[in-house]
Amino acid sequence: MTAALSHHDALDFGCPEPGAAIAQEHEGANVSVRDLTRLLHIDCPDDAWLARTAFALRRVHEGDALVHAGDKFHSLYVVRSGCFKTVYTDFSGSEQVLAFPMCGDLMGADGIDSGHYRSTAVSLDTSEVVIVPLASLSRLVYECPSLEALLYRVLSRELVRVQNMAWTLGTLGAEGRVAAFLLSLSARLGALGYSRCSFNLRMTRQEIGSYLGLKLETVSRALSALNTGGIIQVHQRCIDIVDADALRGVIDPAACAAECIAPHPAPARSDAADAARAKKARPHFASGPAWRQLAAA
Amino acid sequence: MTAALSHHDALDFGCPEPGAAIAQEHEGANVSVRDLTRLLHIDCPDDAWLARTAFALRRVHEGDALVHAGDKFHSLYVVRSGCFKTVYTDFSGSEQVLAFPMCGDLMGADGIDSGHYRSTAVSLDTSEVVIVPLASLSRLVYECPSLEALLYRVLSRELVRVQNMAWTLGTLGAEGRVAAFLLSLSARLGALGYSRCSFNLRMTRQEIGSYLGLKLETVSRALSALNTGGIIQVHQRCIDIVDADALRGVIDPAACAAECIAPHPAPARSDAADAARAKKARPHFASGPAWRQLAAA
DNA sequence: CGGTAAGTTGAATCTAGTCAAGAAACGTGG
DNA sequence: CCACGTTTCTTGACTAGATTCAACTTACCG
Repeated sequence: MTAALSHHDALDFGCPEPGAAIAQEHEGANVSVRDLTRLLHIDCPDDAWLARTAFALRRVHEGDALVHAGDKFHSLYVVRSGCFKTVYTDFSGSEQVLAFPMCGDLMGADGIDSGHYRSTAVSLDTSEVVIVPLASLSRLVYECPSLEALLYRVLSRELVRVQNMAWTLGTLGAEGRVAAFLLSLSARLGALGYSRCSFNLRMTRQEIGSYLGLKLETVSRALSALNTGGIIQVHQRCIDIVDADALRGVIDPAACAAECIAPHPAPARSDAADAARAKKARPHFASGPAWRQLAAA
Repeated sequence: MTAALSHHDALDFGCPEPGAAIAQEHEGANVSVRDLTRLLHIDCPDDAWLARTAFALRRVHEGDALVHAGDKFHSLYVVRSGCFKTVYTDFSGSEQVLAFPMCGDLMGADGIDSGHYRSTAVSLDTSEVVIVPLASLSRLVYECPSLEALLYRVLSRELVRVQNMAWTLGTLGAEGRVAAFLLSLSARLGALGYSRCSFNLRMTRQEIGSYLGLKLETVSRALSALNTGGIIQVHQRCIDIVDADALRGVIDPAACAAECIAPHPAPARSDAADAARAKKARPHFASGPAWRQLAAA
């Protein structure tokens, strides 16, 4: 069902493990805790509870909303197949896409604190999500304490993702943002077992622009520029990354964001930070001597 | 100690409850679970464990770093007094301020998933933080399950904050960003019991600019413009908000971000979203009929 | 085959960045 | 207490980059 939709099988997003031994046809099919931890790429040491089937699935068709901003919060959702956009709509009508959750990504966490979802999640595809009611999860954690870290880690991961987004929006120009977007998508698809260098987009230029704080024309121009530069090849929504290193170079001259973008970057501490660790007088800003040379490299 | 630093006592950030019955002089003084929940503005129904003293304090002097990006993660930190900046340093040298945590705010959550802090936290002030080792918290949650939601909620809150930041960076121009920044600061200080309309900044123009994705000159110009417009009064780092509604108006013509910025906005679902709930064909974008009229109001 | 949505491209405008100079505040030591 | 250097802030003129408006092309879906 999920598999045979498009003429470009290899390029489509979808579920990474076709034969995952879970019924996926009918709404309400159940997902075990083990499936959930696998989906989230978080391993739990305690095997005892993992086989327990606990969570329901829900299918969402293209264009349908999974949750609406303002709805009362009760469940988290983990994407099992397909692709979403989460949209923040301030009530004067302007919208911004906050994320494009894909397989393994969490949705709905912004509703935990206030008790109401803050963004609307719309499917860009026929998608399936695992429904994780927070109450069920709490009960489960009570029974199996080694699962406690699960939600902490997933929330932390989400936080890092949004922080990276803030960095992208605050630091990069149009081409850099688009390059970062493509690299991020490439890495995520790669992690799911798809091609890192050839994929097609599920979202419009306008949605990309909204996500990146740009207008659709600017996105189009940036893609065209990268195309002309021989770094990528663009045919409508079909993207081929010809030179990934050059793409990284667009983000910042030399070095940089290789791991700012990837899901699980290296923990390396920068030498620059070490150099600037002279205390007092707030040396953490206005340093600016070291990177102009690096930029030339 | 903490109180008598400046000539402008009423305007300074600091601890909101002067006589909180906790030793605050010496490093290592302990903080009870109840204190922590109060600090975070999260109430726990289960009173039994709340009096238990569990967490240590740490004092950080101005300019000193609490944690460095790349350091191994073990503890979360909750600001008890003072003000920090959290800085993301990509190793080509360029930095971005991700947040200005103040009393009651969480730091370090970006390290939970990867096991390493992702940003450096530098004190802008002589500050005190509550040290919350994640292991201790887990143990505590095991003993008192009603505390489980505590970290979930705090993490969710942090997520919402960063999402709002992403919205600000992606949507607003320079003046709007500065206005949003001032309103946010005003609301946070107000919630701590300080004046909402008169305060002085703990950070430089460059730090504000880095936070807002602007250059320091642009921040200065935006402040000057708001000053000239009679909306605020600026004298160096001393800010007086003359017309808060006008400030909100700067963010978006009419309505809007009053509660996009405030810590705990109303859960109201927008009428526009209701109107656009016609399914299929992804009506969630390019709607654009309703808000031009609203903008005139 | 035609209508609509999506994408591309160009020219003009406007916003924020850059470069640079100067003013105000702060800290230090004489 | 004042002179000094340093940092921070302000302001101006110019430039680069993104938005806007518009025309046009291309895909997509009955």
